[in-house]
Amino acid sequence: MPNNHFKRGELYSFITGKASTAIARSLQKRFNAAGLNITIEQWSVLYHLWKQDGISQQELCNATFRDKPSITRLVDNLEKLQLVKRVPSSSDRRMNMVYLTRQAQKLQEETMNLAELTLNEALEGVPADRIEVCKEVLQIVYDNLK
Amino acid sequence: MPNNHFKRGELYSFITGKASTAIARSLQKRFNAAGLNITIEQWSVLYHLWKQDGISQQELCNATFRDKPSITRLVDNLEKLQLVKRVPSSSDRRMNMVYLTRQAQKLQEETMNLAELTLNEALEGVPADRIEVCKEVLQIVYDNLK
DNA sequence: GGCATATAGTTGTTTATACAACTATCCAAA
DNA sequence: TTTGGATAGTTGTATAAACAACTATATGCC
Repeated sequence: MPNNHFKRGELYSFITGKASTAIARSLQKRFNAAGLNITIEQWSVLYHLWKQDGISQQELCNATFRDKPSITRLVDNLEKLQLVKRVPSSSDRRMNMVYLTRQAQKLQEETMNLAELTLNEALEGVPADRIEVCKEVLQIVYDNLK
Repeated sequence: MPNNHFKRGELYSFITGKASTAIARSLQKRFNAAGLNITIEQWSVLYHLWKQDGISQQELCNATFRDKPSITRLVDNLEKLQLVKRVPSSSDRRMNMVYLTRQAQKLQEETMNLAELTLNEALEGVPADRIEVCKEVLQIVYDNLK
């Protein structure tokens, strides 16, 4: 017996991700307002490079949940913006290792603060334990489908 | 005192909406596997027309949380697929009312079943009360930012 | 009635995503 | 050592989103 049978009329927001769309748009506006000339998608790549610099494009695919062509083009655009640099791997000539530039390192502090600000605004009025439940449910959804 | 201060390293999934991306991709695959030649975005427009047929493009913007150019092009593509028809409003010549075709009406049952199936798979193992909390939190996020 | 302003929709441009097809390289088994 | 399959990355094409600029129509105010 499915314990989670979805009543019709309630599934729309779950599927279309209105909440995360709202968060991403809001953060993009903050980036623009701060004069930061990057997209949320570009930021999401930088995000993982800030955690670990010099990883391969394939590792960026896994980390950002994007396919290879998407990462190819995001890295293309980040390179044009001089925020990352592709360095051919010496051990495996199929791979590019992607490195942050000095300029990208400087973006971390400010953009992470804006992200935190945006999330705090988004979650205004939501008790911490409910946020925790929400995060856990979304993690299970991801694990169930990925 | 912010009760929802976000620990760094936890914000990524919330912002990028990995869960809803996973749901949308999964549903798209089911559509493709069933030979249904529509995108999730097109489906999301049909979804609202199934609830109320013959609404304006502006109303579709509000319902689907998209801007006007996005709806213009989605309706363009849906018209090419002969799933909707623009009908100029008689009372206000600026407006187009968008109507489902017979063909689109026939899609409702099957696609809604696939959507329900996808969500049940996504939420497998999640108790109903936790789903409820998650939905409420996401609704608040949307309301806080929209 | 005439004009300013708001609203509905379209078009142009850039960026991003999905999928298929492709090249180059690696690796392992015959 | 050759060969066949797997892996890393790129390119082509279609769809979609965000933003700005635009046209056409409506509305409210003098």
